Amino acid sequence: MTSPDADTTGGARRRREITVARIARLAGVSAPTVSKVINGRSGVATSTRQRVEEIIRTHGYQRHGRAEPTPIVEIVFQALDSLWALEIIRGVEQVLRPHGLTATVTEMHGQLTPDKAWARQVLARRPMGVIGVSAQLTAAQHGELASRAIPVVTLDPSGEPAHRGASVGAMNWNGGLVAARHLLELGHRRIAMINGPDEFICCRARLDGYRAALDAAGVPVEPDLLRVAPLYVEGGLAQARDLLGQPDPPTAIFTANDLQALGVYEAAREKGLRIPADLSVVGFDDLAFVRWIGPPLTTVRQPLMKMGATAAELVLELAAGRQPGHDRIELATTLIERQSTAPPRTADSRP
Amino acid sequence: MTSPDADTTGGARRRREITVARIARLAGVSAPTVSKVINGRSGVATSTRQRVEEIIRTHGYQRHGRAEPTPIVEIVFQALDSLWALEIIRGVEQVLRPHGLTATVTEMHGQLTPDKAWARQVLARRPMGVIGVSAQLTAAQHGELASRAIPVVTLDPSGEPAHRGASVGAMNWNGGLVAARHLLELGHRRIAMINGPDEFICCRARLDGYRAALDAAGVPVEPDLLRVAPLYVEGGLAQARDLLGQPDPPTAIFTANDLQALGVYEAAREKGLRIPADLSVVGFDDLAFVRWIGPPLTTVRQPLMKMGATAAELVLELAAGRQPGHDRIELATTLIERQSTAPPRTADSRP
DNA sequence: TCCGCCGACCGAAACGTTTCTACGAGGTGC
DNA sequence: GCACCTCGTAGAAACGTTTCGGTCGGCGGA
Repeated sequence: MTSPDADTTGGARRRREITVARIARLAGVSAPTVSKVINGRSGVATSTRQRVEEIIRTHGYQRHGRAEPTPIVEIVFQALDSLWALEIIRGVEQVLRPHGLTATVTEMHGQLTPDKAWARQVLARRPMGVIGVSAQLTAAQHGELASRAIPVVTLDPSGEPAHRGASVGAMNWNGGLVAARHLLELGHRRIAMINGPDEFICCRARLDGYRAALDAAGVPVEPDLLRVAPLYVEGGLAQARDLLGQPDPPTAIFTANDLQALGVYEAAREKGLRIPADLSVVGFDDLAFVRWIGPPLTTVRQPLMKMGATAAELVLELAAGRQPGHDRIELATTLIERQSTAPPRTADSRP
Repeated sequence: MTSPDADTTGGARRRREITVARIARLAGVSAPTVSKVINGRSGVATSTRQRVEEIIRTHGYQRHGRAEPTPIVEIVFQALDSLWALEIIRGVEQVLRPHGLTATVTEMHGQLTPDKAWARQVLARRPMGVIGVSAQLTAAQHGELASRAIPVVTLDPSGEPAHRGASVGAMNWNGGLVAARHLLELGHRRIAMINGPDEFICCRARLDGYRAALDAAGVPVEPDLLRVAPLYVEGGLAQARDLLGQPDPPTAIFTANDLQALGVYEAAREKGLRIPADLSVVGFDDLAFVRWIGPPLTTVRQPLMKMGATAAELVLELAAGRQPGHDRIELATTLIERQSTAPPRTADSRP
C-alpha cells in the first residue's frame, strides 16, 4: 500500500494508532519522557508527569499491538496467611498455565489499599493484569492501570463495589442465610454470629443473610449475640469465650470464616462443652483441613479455587480487549453438613 | 544505507560494541533475523540460524546494557496444596519486597522435575532467579539456566543433593531424632513412624533420625511399624488405621508431616482411642492451625518462612554475582511440645 | 554581583523487538 | 503448462526503551 507517501505533517499515514510518539507530541515532550512516565521510571518532573498522564488518560493510550506486557498476572493479597489465599492462587495458576502465563504474588500486610510504591512497581513490571484480593484500589490507581491497559479484577472486594471494575465473589448473603437456616431447622433459637470486620463487604453480606434467615423464622436478632472479630482463630476464640461465659449462652455459633470457628472449638474445650452436643458451630470457607478436625466442621463452602480461576479468566478476557458479559460474577456457596451441628441439648420444646 | 555513519571500513566511531545490527551485517542478514535467533523465535531457516549462531559464538555477543532480567524470582512448587507452601511464599516475598522484586508461583502438579515447556517459559521470562521447592531439575535444565546467568536455589531438595547447586533445608535428621527421643523419654517403646515417599531426602533424613534415637535407646526398630504414605491426611489415615488395627498396636506414632498426623487423629477417633491417653502423636512442620486442633499437636517445627527467606537471599546473592559462603544452608528444627503426647497408658514398667 | 558547581530534568540517538509485507519454492487443480 | 494458493523465510519500517550528553536553575563561595 502507499508506503513511500511522505508524512509531511506527521500525516495520517496509518490507522492513526495512539502511539507514544503521538502522546509525546500532544504533551509537548519527547517520546522518551512519555516512556518514562508510562513505566514509572524516575527522572521526570512531577508537573510534566501529570501533564503526560492527563493526556494519556484522555486519549486512552494502549500499548502498541500486544507486544509488551510481560506474560504475568499479579495477585495482590491483603494477607497471605491462610489456606484461603493458597486456594485462590491455585485457581489462578490453573487458568494461567495453559496460556503460558504465570502468577506473581504480593502481600500488602493488611493494608486494604496498596501504597504508592506498589503502583509504581506494578507499572514497571507491566503485567497483563492485576487481581486484587480483598483489595480496594483508589480511583487514581484504577486510572493509572486503566490508562496502561492493565485490567484489574477484584476478588471479594472490600469497600464499596463502585469503581466500575470487574469483580468476582461468592454468594455471601446466601451463605449466611443457609447457615443460619440450617441451625434454625435443627431447633436452635439462640444463634450467635461472630462476624469479620465491617470493611469487608463479604462479611456484611454474610451477616445480612444470617439476619434474613432469623427474620424469616420469626426469631429476633439479639444484638448481644452479634460479635465482630478479626478473621483469625484468636478472634473467634476471644468472642466465643465471652459468649459462652454469659448467663444465657447461645446454643449455636455461626462464624464468618473457618479460622474463627477453630477459635470457637477451643473456647468450647476450655469450658468443657462438647461439640455438637452442647454447642453447634458453623464456619465459612471450607478450608481443606476442617473436615479432619474433631468433630469435622459444618461449614459454608466457598469455591475458592474456582473464584481464583474465574478472576483469572476475567483478566484474560479484558487483556484480550474483549468486554466480558458480566462485570460482577458471583459463584454459588453451599452448605457442607458435617458433624459440628446438632439439635440443641435442651430440646427447645418448652411452651 | 542506514544513518550517515558510513561504516564502510568499520570506522571505529564508538567503542564498536557488538550489537545485533553488527552481527547481522557480518552474517549477511537483517537485524530482525538475528533478534529472532537470539530469542529462539521461529521463522528462521535452520541454515540461517546456524550461520548466525556461529557468528554470535565467535564474536561473543552479549546483551546491550544490563537492562534485561525482569525483577522477578520464580518459585516452583511441586504441589501447592498446603499451608506449607504458603509459608515459604511469604518468606520469599518478605525478602524480595524491599528490593522491589516480586515472586511468581508455579505448580508442577506433582512432577519432581519440571517439563520442557516450563524451561522454555522461564527463559522467555528471564527472571532474576529460580527457587525450586522439593524440585529436582535435570542437568540440562541447570545448564540452560546457568548459561543465561539465572541462579537456581533448591529448597528442601528431593533426589540427590548433587548438581553443585545452592540449596536450603531444615535439619530433618535432627528433627526425627528429637521427635523420637521425646516419645522414648515419655516411656514409649512401640513407636511407629509414618514416613513420606522415599524420593524426598528430607523424609529419608527424618527416618534416619528416628532410627538413630531408637538405636541410642536400645529399642529395636520394628519393620512393621515403619510405614510409607503420601504426605497428606489420607496417607496418614490409611496407615494409622492399619497400624492401630494390629494385635499389638503402637502406643505412639511419629509422622513425616502434620497432615499425616491429622490422619492419625482421625484413625484414632474411629477406633475410639483418646489422644494422648491411648496414643501419642508427633507431627512435623508446625503448620499454623495444628496448635488449635483437639488436642493441640506436638510437632517438630520447621522454620518455613525463614527457609523461604533464606532461599531468596541466596538467590539475590547469586544474582548479584557474589558467591555465597555456603552452598547448603540448614536451619534448625525444634520440637514444639503440646498436648498430643503423654506417657503410654500401660505404664511400661514391666520387667 | 558574579562565577562555578551540582543536581534535576529532558531529548537526540542508538538499540532490540515486533509487525507486516514481499518474495519464492513447492504443491494442486484444471 | 498455467494460474492459484500455501507455507516458510526474510527484511523494511515502526515502535518503545535505554543510554548518555546537554541545559537550566539554584545555591554557596568569592
